This record gives sequence, C-alpha cells and structure tokens, in this order.
Amino acid sequence: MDTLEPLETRELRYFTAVAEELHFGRAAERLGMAQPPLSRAIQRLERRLGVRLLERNRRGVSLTGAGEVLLHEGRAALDAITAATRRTRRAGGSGGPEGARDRLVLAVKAAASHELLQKLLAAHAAEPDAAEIEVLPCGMCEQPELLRDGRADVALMHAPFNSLAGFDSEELMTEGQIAVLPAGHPLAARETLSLADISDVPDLPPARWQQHGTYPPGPGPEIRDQTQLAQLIALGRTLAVFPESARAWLWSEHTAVPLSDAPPVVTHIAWPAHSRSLALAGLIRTATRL
Amino acid sequence: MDTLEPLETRELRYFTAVAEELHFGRAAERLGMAQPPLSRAIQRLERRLGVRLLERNRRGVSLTGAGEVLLHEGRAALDAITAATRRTRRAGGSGGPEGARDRLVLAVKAAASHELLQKLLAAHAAEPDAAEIEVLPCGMCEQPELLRDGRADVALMHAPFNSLAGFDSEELMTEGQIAVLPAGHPLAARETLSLADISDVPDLPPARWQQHGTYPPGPGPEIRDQTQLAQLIALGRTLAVFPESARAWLWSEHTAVPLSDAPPVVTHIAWPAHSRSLALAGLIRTATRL
DNA sequence: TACCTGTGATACCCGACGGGTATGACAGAG
DNA sequence: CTCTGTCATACCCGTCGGGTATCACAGGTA
Repeated sequence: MDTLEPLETRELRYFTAVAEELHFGRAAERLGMAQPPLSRAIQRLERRLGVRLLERNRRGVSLTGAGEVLLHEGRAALDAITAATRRTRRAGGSGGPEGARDRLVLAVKAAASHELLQKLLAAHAAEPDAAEIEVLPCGMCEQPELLRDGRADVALMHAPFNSLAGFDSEELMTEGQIAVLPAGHPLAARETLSLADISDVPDLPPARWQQHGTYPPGPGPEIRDQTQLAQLIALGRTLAVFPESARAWLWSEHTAVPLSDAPPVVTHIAWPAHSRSLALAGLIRTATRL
Repeated sequence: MDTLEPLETRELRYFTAVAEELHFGRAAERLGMAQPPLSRAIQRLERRLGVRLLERNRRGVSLTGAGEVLLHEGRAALDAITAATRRTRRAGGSGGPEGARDRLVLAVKAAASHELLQKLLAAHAAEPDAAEIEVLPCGMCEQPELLRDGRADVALMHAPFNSLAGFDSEELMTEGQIAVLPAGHPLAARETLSLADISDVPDLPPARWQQHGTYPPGPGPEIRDQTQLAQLIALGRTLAVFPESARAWLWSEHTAVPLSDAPPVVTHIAWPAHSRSLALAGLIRTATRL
C-alpha cells in the first residue's frame, strides 16, 4: 500500500506548473502538452500520495494545505535536480577525459565589491592548480537562486541584502554605507547624514526598482538597472544608498556622504552547504586569506 | 540537442545504486530488477547528460569525476524529493479536510537536553493554536539526515557534534562538559579535570561506538548505545565525556567531574532553511523565549 | 593453450503508461 | 435557456521500461 515509491521529476514539474497557474489549461500550454493528460497526471499524483493537493471549484483551482507544502518542497527538489544536472555536465562535459581543469562559476552582483573581486581573482589565479573561475554577473538578489539550481557554484553575497540561509559562508569584508546625492543638492554639503535625514526628502523620492515585471507604488522614478539610477541621481531626481565601495563608479555629478547609522554591509563568500569540491575549497581558502 | 530535459527520479535512483555498489549486478539486485535494463538505463542517462559517469574496466566499475559529482548532487536531490513526499503526506494525510491540526516532527538525540526538551514542550503546549509535536528520538548524528529527507521538520542539535551547515538555527542553551567516571576511580576524587588528564588513562580506554555497522580500532570496549556505555562506566571499564545536563541520568556508581578545558556544548533548534511553515515559526518563537 | 568464471553489453519481446483527440459534465454569465 | 469556460472521462496509439536469453571479453587456472 504505502509503497513510498518516489515522485517522478515529471510529476513534480507538472504539479508545480498547475499550482503556479491555478489553471489546468494554461499549465498544460506552458508545459507544451494537452490538458487531459495533465489532469490525469495530477490525479495519479494525488492518488499515489494519498492526499488531496488541489481544490477544484468548478471555477478555477486552489491549493490545499498539502498542495502548498508540495509546491514549496517540490520547487526545492526540482532545483536540486537541475543543479545535479548542471554540475554534472559541467564536471565532465567541457574537457575531454579526466584531468580537465575544474571550473567554478562565481555569481556576483554586477559592479558590487568590484575591488574585492579583482583581488580575489588575482590571488586565486596565482595559486598553483587553481580552478578556472567563470564570473557570472547577476542582479541584486538572485545569487541564492543561482546556487540552488546549479547555475553557480559559489557567490559573493551582501548581508543584509542577501539571506545566507541554507548556505555555508565566510565573511570577507565589512563596509559602511553612503548616501549618493546630486552634487548640487543642499544635503550634499553635509559631512555625514542619518537615515532619517534622507528618508523623506521631498525633491529626492527613492527610486522604485522593477520587481517581477512590476513596480512598487510610490512617488519616485521607475528604474530597471543601476545605470538608470546613476543617471537619475545625476539629474537631481532621486538619491540612493550604497556600500562605500560604490564610490568607485560614481559620476562627477554625484556626491557621496557617509551615513552614520546605516547598518554595515558585510560581503560573504557563500556556497551550497553540501559542497564537497576541492576546487571550491581552494577558492574559499584564498578568499579568507585576503 | 541540449534539451536539458530533467533527470527522472528513477534514473537518479538507479545511478546512485550503481555508483554505491560499483557493480551492476548487485545494484540491480538491490533495486529489485534485472541487470540488463539497469545497464541500458545508465547508458541512456550518460547519453542524455552527454557525460561519461562510469569507467567500465572489464573487471569492476569506477566513478569518473562527473560521476562523483552526480552521486553527491543526486543524493541531495533524492533527499529533497523524499522530503517533499513525506512532508506533503504529513500535511494532508492524517486529518480529514483542512483545519486538521498541524503536526511537527522534532528530532532529538535520545536523552540529550532532556530538561530543556521538557520545558520546550510544556511551553509550546501552553500556546494557543500550538501545533502538535511528535518527538522523534534519534542517534547521535542523524538529525541532519532526518531534516534533509523530511522524516523530521525541526531538530535539537548540539554543536560542535552536529554540523549546522545548510540549516537555519537559533541558539537555545550553552553548557559545559563533564567527565563521567567510575565512582571508585582515583580521578573521580578530583575537583576538576582537563582533557589531557583523561585522554590517556590506561585502565579507562575510551569506548568505541559502532559506526555504520563497524567499530573503529582501539583498545576500548565496543558499544552500541548509551546504556551500554553507562554500564561499562559503572563497571569501571571506561570513562566518557558528556554535557552537564547528562547529570540527570547518571547512576549511583558514576561520578561526574567538570572538565575545565572542554569546548562548551551549544544546543540549537535547527530546521531546513527553506521552511515556510507557520507551525514551525511558532515553535521557534516559543523556544527562543525560554 | 584451452577452459571456466564473472562481468557488462546486446537482442528481442511484451505490457504498461504517457500522451493525443474527441467528448462529457457542470457552474456561472447573459 | 443557452453559451462559455473549465476540468474530467473515454478511447486510441506509440514509446519505453522491464524481463529473458545470449554475447563479448578479461583473468584466472590447469
């Protein structure tokens, strides 16, 4: 009876599609198949698990408690599977037979900790038998996702912006934060600022980053990347808060003022907790010795 | 070409079996199937990944580098899948429709932190809407495994014995360690001891715990559980080091002597980093307020 | 050398199941 | 009462997972 025969990957993919769309037709389309076999697959899954996952309410579909659990756990499992695929391909694919130099993919928030990254890469390259490092630039908060699904092996993360939950990590650097203001603005003349000073400046409303294709509400300008933000600051339309290392790429129309009470930004090197790769261990050793 | 069609769970199971046995016949037997289809499945897997996983050396099989990667990553993925199955079944299975009280499985090293556990369970039961807690006693080091494959949702772990890598955790308690000696032994008369004092006592060699069915080498007696250890100490054959809370279950033939230089034991409550369960959050809140 | 043994690979067959199309059942909007 | 949108059912087919029988080949062994 309770055979505990494991879920097949395909079933998990089907279920997450339906659970996300809450609509069999759209889910089937997304999966590139017809709707009836999808329905059957979900039914079979529910039968196998002995648990109702979806509530079919004649008009749309909703998740049961168990369905929500499976959606979360299933996503994690699917990530683990694609990570296994990617890392295996990477380990054996490129070079011919064994002996192919190990390759590590390092995910880095574009333009963040640039100097640190330079030093790290230089120091690592100087090591004998160092693995080849591929730098994967990424957006603000996607390092965890990249590590989880195997597109990256190791990442530079920035607390408190990235959560280190679920990863092993080592601290590399701590820095304060600065307010970046239009050079001509009255506040730019100050020696230091507090978060309160800049939280409610009427003529410099905080910019709104695009999140999942949509923008949060508010008065500030809408932006999609850091260059747009830099330009808007230069135009006197907004201000922003950055780690001190951002001074490296400021424009002449920008003025940086230290923030007295902003939480410090801690740069970590982080990797999946179960990693057992020698190449990774070498990189971490190099990083912690910087 | 590079369809990146995901690995099926079955293929992963087959591969890990072969990779562990390094022998197609035995692996097939373990999987309850015949050898030829297993061989074909592995070949197909290698073709799909475009990577050689096993080196067939006419006399036995060995893992390639990519094979080792897939073995590690695949185990993690399989754990994630069985965790998804277990937690989903648990979430929807027991009680009828929704509203069934949440249930959490708490893994605890048997007899460790007993008093803390008592207080935690009492405090939790006093909360309104508290989830039902099932206590799962386990051996010394298996809490991480239980959390990973979903047999448990949360665990009491003891640094530095358990590694917290890959989990979220909160510190609950710190305690010193004690040496537990036969009551009549000369060392038992001391006020305190150091690790050096007890590391090489000829008539009290450290006991050897069974690990994966086998015993490490050495002069000490072989044991399989804590009761056997307690008895051997009472008989004057060995000594042991425990956290202070072990005083609760000492026998009258035992004497506990504080260790001045043993690292403190820190009890944590730990859970999978991706957990999003309200019931779990409630338990953690209760625990940290103790 | 010749043979036996143990190993993984190949050849062939069958039944199960994943997937497609057509259609049904049913609730809600008009 | 019909029309529409939605998921379930019925039925068919091709693929593929699995089994049995057998092959190919390396190492011992007499």
